[in-house]
Amino acid sequence: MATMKDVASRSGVSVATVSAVIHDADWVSDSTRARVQRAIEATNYRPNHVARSLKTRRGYAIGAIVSDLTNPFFTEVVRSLSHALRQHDRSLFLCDSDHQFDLGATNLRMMQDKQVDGLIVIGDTVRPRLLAKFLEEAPEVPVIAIERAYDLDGVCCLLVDSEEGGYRATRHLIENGATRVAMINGPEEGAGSTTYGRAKRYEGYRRALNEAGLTFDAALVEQGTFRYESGKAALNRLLSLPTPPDAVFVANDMMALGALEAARNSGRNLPHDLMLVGYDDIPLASLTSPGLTTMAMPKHTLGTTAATLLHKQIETGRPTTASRHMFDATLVVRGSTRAPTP
Amino acid sequence: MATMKDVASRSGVSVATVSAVIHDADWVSDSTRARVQRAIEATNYRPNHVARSLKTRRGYAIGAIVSDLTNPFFTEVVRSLSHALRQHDRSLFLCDSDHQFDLGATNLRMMQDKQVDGLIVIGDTVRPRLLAKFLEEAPEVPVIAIERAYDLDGVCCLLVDSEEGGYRATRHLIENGATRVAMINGPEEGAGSTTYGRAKRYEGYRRALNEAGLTFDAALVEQGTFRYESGKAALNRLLSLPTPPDAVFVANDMMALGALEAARNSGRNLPHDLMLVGYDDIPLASLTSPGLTTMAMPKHTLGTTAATLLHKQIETGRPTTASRHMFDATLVVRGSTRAPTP
DNA sequence: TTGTACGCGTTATCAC
DNA sequence: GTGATAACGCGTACAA
Repeated sequence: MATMKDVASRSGVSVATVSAVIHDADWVSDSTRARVQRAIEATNYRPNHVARSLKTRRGYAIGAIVSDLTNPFFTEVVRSLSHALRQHDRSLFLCDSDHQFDLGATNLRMMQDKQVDGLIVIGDTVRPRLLAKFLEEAPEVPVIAIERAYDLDGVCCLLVDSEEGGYRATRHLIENGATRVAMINGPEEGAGSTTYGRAKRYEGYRRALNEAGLTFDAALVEQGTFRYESGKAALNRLLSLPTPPDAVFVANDMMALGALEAARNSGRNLPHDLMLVGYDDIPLASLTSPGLTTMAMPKHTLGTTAATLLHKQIETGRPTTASRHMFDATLVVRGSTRAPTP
Repeated sequence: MATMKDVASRSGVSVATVSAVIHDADWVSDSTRARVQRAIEATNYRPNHVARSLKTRRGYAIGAIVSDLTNPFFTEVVRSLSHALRQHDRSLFLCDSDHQFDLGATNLRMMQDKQVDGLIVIGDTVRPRLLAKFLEEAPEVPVIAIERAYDLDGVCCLLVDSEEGGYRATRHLIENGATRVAMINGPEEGAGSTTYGRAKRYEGYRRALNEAGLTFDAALVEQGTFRYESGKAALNRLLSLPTPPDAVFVANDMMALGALEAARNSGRNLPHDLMLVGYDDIPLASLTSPGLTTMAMPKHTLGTTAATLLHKQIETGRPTTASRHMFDATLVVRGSTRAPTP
């Protein structure tokens, strides 16, 4: 592997000049610049990123810790992230923490050791106190959180307005004639429980009921685990109520798909006998029949924004205060709430 | 941030001794070792991985290029990989190449620049010629491919015996009474086409037909794109044949789920009117009703083995010859081929 | 059993 | 415009 020295001697200049050429310094004469360029190509020289990092104290990589990569929402965020980072010529260190809080510490340390220039925390694995420690120990490194609201100076949270999302989802059901709207909520503890949207969706649901003058019935609120089976079970319970609901707002798509299955098994005809709205818009939501009406999370935007924001903060330095960016979920209407127009 | 020098002066020894303590050299006296340890803790010293890398020419990270992270099969492989690597104290550089062949070059170069200690190529994005160039330019770096058969010296391919898998899937259908077994195959070009299993599954299908004395009917073989919609469409075509099949072997689960949907829509009752076997065993396959019988890919094993193998090769040096490790897909029987026992 | 000194490939600061 | 040269933090002969 050719080094800068090789290029230098080959083109009869000093390493300083070669470095200058590489970094487009403005003071190099055109003739030497050309000579150096030629030498670079001839030797097939590539700068040694490690040496550069040692000197500049930058890793030119960013780290991402994701609580569960197999969650389709997260998968897409990571994918967008990967592509956005490539544009900025940065690489991505990925850690899946598998909802195990104890792994958070290990993962954070790993990121620190690798001298990442920025950190992205996706989901709910990393405990606030741990992150606070990271902020303290790596005061230069900007941190962005996705779908988790940290109240820590320096952390920038990318959130989706799930109160509004829950509201819109529920209102959509009411506008389509539902009068007894149930909700299958996310878990109050365990995996996914500390996610930003978890509590908010419920709040939006309540607001929509209120606004429409529908009385809230606690029996209509079920709690699931964000997983398929729990949605199926929850809907079965709802359907066996003395007065079952005529519509259900489900806090995420995986549970909604489970609910869809349960509805089918019960012989219900969607959307006539029962309407269903999910949350996330995972790829599969458009593929079932009927298709699943859902609140689409701006997955691509989240990934891309995280990359851009991080890039900016790496240049300008980490902000000293906490901040939040709110994004909207958009209603995607499919067959589970509205019959296809003929 | 404390450096080795700090630790050295604080404990009244030289940096060499500190280094020795860190690397568990056997010649350090217990007393000095203890003293150094204390100093390490007191100063909260952490070795600088970048400096170490510069010296040792190792990055202590491995790179993975995945052709499509949103493919549930790949997602799980990557997840297993991430966890296995943590055990080995290595970190993971991840690139999604999104089925774009041109990105392969960029990604490979990125990995090279980061001085990864090993490379894992998952899926079919990286062209053989490109990989050959990498092998040449980075002669130390072991390379492992998952589900793609490269015939390049030094590359170790982790494959699943899909001929056998296709055979077993088809035989399972025949054993359950099918006499007219169709197949929905993967694409012959484009995304996923150069995957190892693509052609093999078809071969296994043919072998099983042969062995059972069933005559092959070209009209019963459809070609899909590995995606949901294509499976749905393909099954619809099959069902509208003059003599439709009574069972279908589908080359992956996503298409099989599409086929399942089409079967339902046509009013077919599975498994009585029609049997279906998929391939991969993605999480969703167990969740539909009826559940999807499928050939389970050893996703976890693939990820873990890749990590272990790489680890070993990093120690012993990259093998000089090409090699293949074959794994088995296992039949998972669900409702789409066998009625639940009461 | 321990310390000294050099080099890894860059970047950055000067002096020319 | 250009070239020496000193860091960056660590590993490791080699000397003691």
